[in-house]
Amino acid sequence: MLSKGFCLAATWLNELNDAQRRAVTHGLGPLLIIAGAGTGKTKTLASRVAYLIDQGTSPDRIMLLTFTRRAAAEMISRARHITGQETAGKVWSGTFHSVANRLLRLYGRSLNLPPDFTIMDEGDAADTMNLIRTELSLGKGKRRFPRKATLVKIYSHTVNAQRQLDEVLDAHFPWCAEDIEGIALIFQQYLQRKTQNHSLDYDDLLLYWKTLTAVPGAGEKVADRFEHILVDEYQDTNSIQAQILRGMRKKHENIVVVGDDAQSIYAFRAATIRNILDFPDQFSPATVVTLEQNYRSTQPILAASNAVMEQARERYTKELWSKRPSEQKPVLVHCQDEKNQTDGVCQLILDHLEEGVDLMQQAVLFRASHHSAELEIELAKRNIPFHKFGGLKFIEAAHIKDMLALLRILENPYDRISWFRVLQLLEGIGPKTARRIMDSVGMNGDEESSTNGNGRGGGRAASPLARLLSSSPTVPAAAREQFTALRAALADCSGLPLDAKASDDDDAKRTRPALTVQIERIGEFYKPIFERVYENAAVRLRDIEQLERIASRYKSRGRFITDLTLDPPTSTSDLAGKPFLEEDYLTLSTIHSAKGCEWTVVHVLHAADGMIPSDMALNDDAGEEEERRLFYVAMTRAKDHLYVHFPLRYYHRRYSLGDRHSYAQLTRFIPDTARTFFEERIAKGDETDDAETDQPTDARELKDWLNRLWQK
DNA sequence: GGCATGTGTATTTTT
DNA sequence: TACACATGCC
Repeated sequence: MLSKGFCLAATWLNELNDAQRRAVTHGLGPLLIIAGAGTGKTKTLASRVAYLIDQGTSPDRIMLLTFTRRAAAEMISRARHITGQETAGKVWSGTFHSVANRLLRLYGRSLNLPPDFTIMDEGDAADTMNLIRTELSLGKGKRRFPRKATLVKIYSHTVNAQRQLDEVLDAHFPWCAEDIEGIALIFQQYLQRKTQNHSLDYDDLLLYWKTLTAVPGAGEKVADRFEHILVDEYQDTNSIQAQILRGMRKKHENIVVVGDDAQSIYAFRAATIRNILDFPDQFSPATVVTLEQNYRSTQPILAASNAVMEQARERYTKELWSKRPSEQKPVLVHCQDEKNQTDGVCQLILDHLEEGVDLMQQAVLFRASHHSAELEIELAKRNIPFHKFGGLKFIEAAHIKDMLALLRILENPYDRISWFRVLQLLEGIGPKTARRIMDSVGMNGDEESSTNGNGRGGGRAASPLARLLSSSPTVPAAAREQFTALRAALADCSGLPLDAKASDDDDAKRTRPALTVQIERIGEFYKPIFERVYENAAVRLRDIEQLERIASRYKSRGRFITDLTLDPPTSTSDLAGKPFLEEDYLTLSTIHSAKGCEWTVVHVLHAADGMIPSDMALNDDAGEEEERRLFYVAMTRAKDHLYVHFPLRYYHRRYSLGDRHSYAQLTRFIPDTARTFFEERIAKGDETDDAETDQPTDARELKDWLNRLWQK
């Protein structure tokens, strides 16, 4: 860029439409931008950041909160591009959770947080709950107690919605309502456990930030640090997040939030549409700007999307329009069954590829992560590279968790969940022995006294790690050899002395090897074990190499662990080879993860009632409404071509091996009134491809099948 | 007593 | 496929 300043500003401001420009050049005070799908929301927000910088705001006094880190990175890169200033990178940008983490590392002292806290992901939280559950011998009773993952969901929802447990159970987890006493007991202990472990869970990050804003002195300091706050996807924030913002904006109310009430799809996570609706009251006097011109989709795609939304119970605040005409209506593809759908999708993808639409410009969207299972296999068979977003995370794979647990012990020796996991890796050590070892190194005593204040008080006891290394607890014979190896590896990585008397002296002079060396050393210890424990060790080994590769970008171990927890890389299918290395790949994504994205060609799978809407979400009206918005989000991701696939027949292979099947209904979100906005097609079957998966299931089909054997 | 192994059963979406 | 629970082995 040649220069900055007004001239330049004028140029890029001219590229905005009126409403966008009004939003971007808004002065001081609160602003609510209602931005429909594809109306240039990212562009507007990025331009706003650029504008503020251009007007002289120091980038590090701007906070930009987005829904994913990916979105933050994109906006910052655009702002950087517009301003031509590298300093745009200094904007405090990221998710609520990652910004909370950053702030709490700086100001945690005023909340008595331990300086070395680690962050628990959902799995850690679940494991902790499970541990407490077994200790309390809950679930031993007649009935099945809620599973650990459910416990975490209940906990998180209760906290984030800031509602009473019984209300939450009745409303969202009615099948658990009977166990309320046990659940409450677990939650109570869970809180203590987190303190003892020096760890915060996702929800704590928000709660502590909220609390921080209310601490006299520190609260004002944190708030004053930022002149402007911008928030993306405001429709998907919860009430705690709204409180955080109010806490941050007590003095100057320079805040811009962007959202679309028609796209709120995170109520299950306690997001509330009230935030957007009440914004003008909570921050007044707020200016409201509405963006209605859609630049993304063709008019027929928008017309169909609008028709779907017209069925909604609530009226939304706007109607989108587009200047992009097209002859091509969205296509509703009727398929015989899932196999047929899979083949049809592959074929269409290849057709578009041939027409010159790169795979990067094509996406397949679905309601639930496992809906793409069959497609993934077929894509692999056909050598079509893809990358899947949503669903299982890399970090959730057991072997990655093992590696991370080893690192976390080093980072935070009080992290019991990690100790518990690591010790049980050793042959002959189960929960009981693991717990005994942890006791013997002083993990289960109440160590509050040793960490009072900022945790650096005099006379601090040696950490459990130092103790484990200085004196070897007895272990079962089978585990002895591996236990020695573990201690050696931990000693090497921490720089703490082995089999010596631990003292503050040793603590002071320890030298740690670099992170990459540590990971390598840990791997050395871990790999033989993991070959014993896991069947398909070879495939999993690649993940460990991947972990090593990611770590090589980091210097700080703590930073590495935190980033991995707050922004985990999405898992890639083992089947697809190495999509990262392919320059052109197809995107598979849950609809949730597709939020904010766009592609030239979009396929929506399983547009059948029970899939979309998911029948599990249909407990109440609100659930159905959210599913509708979800479908709307899926449709509005498409720029030029939208295919909605509807398999007519579903096989029930889940619990029985028979070939029973049932007929599905077209999703209720495409009633006849909306159907006229689609072109309807029958999927071309590819029957000759794979005779085995195409077995006849009744007399009529048997005849068809026989006929196909000789009539090509 | 405690650990390893086998069997039956499932509720979607994510920071 | 993973997880919770029951049974068998050291």
